[in-house]
Amino acid sequence: MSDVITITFPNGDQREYPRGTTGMRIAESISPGLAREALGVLVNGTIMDLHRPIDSDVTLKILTWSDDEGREVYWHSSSHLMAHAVETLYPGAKFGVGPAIEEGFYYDIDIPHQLTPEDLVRIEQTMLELAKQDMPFERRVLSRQEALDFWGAKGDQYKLELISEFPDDEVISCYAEGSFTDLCRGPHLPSAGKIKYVKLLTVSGSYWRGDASRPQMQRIYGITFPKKKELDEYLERLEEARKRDHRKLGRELELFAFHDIAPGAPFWLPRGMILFRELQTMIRGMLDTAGYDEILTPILVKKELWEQSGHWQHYKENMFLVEDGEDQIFSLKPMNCPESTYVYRHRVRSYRDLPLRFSEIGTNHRNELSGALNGMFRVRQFHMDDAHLYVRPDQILDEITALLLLVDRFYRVFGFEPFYRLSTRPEDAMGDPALWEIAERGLADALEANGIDYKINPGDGAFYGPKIDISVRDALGRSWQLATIQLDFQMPERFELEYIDENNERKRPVMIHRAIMGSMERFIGVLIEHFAGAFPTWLAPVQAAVLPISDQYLAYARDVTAVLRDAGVRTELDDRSEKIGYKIRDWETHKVPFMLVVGEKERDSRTVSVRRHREGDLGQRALDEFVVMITNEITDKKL
RNA sequence: GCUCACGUAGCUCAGUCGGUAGAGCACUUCCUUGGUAAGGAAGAGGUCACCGGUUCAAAUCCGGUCGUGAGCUCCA
Repeated sequence: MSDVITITFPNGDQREYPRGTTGMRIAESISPGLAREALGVLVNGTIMDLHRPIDSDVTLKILTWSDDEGREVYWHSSSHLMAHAVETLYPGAKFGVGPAIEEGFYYDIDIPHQLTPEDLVRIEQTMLELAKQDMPFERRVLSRQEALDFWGAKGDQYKLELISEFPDDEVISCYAEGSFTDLCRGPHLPSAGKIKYVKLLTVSGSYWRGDASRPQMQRIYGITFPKKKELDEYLERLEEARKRDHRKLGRELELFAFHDIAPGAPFWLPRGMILFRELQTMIRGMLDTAGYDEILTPILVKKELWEQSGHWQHYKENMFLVEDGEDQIFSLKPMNCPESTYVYRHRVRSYRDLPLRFSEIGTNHRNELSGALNGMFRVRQFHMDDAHLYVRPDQILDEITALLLLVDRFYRVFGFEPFYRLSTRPEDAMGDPALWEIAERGLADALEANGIDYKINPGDGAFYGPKIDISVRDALGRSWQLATIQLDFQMPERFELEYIDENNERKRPVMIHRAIMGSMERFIGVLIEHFAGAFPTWLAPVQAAVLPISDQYLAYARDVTAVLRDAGVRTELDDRSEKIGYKIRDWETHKVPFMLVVGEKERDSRTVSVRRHREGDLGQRALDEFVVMITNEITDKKL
């Protein structure tokens, strides 16, 4: 056996190293800088410790902060460091799980003391003190018995439970960092000294293993960075997100309000209602050309409908029930689909009628857990831009393709980049697994036929069918799941839907459920945060504000306002006897796209001085010219 | 729903040791009539979320209810 191994790097380079070399030594051989930055290694696609010996020819990547896997190692080690600090401050602490997450890490801990924000600062300080000692993370392999003995002695029932559930062939490992030893698969940083900047964010309750019947632990969320600049940028981003919070902007811009008398249901204010209407107008226009027919079905329906659809068995706990006083139980509809089948069955359908596309902006009610409510993002009453397509099996591919294009076209108006996930059969699925297979294949085919990249979410489908979930990234890089396209072979069975084919035989149509915005409420919440309340002109509740310099020019200001309103521009006249600076400040804070300053010279030349939100003074324009400019911008839905 | 925190004027927030409330912005009126991010003065506005308890006395202490926020999914 040769004592030399060949390492292949991501760029294709190959180098030889002594057998048993480590990632750290390889990094050092490339450059001292890389060795300093190295956080771990990716060996044949598996993340490993920098100091694990490498015994065979492999492909290898040195992981740094710029790799997702590098940050994962970093944050995972940070969660151990935090646990170490917690154990130092609260001896006898017991620990659940402590993984790295997309941004940062958390650890679930069980201590009798209820942690406060001040405690988090102390834990942060202790972490930094421990990190300064730069203790190595040392990996050790344990027998099952050794592991059980060690955590048994600590009385940590959580770790014991995890150990007892490991499969027989699992290699049980732990990492020791100074006096603190944690059960862990790894990998970890070579030592804690790389952790330089720490911010513990929140502490909150979390059930052991996500199960409300099990003990509740305290979960500390935190994030760490190797450089101050990165911590600062992160905190800035948090601050920016806080500024964009749609609940705050919704109040400040007078878009909507919530009141205690209707928890989870928004009161739409006049300006918010504009957003609601503009979005509906836009989607209706697109659906008209796409061959949809709009319908509206009852909100209050008897429970028998849900028994037939299967929702009574699968969804009852989320439905609001209403008694009519005559022994009938009704429910506020949590979704529109079963009732759309009544429209389908309104008359006998021919194969020539299909596809039928019924759209409905339905008002839905879902009894969400009170603790789950969250501004516009999770409400109990909402409007879905819903549609149900009834198609022949041979039309599925074309219809899904048309939907994917429609969704893409809709999102691009807002500057959103969509990305896709296929969700497959869940455990509580209804119906024949063979049908599920066909449906899942159908959706995958449509995605692939359109050259769309997608990920699979196993088991995340609806109980009646698989779905394509479409998400977008917003201006801050956060992702939101909005659209959904669901194939359904179950409901046509349950409601015995039929069409007559060309041989005069009865056939069963396939149903496609789809929403583009999802919930209008949630979509508007996302838009508010995406645009930080500064909507493109076509969406802005107030598109132009006319600001006379003084009361002397009110007549001309009224004239300008009337001209703009006649042109269909949402215009407000600010006739308060305030100085121009005051009015500008006020309309700037309301993020109105255009402010039109009018005084003596504008009146005399029939012009307006145009000031654009955030851009400032654009100078004088002829009134007619400005009307053309703004109406073009509105028509084009310019971003 | 559960854990923790919070709830004082339309908004953002003060309110000490328990002695029945205050600021700024917004609003109203008056003065000011101005050129690109806050002119001046006066005034009005509160059952301190709600219900109960302790107390001579509760925004304040205790209990409950309602509401809001963070989290409860990302597997040692």
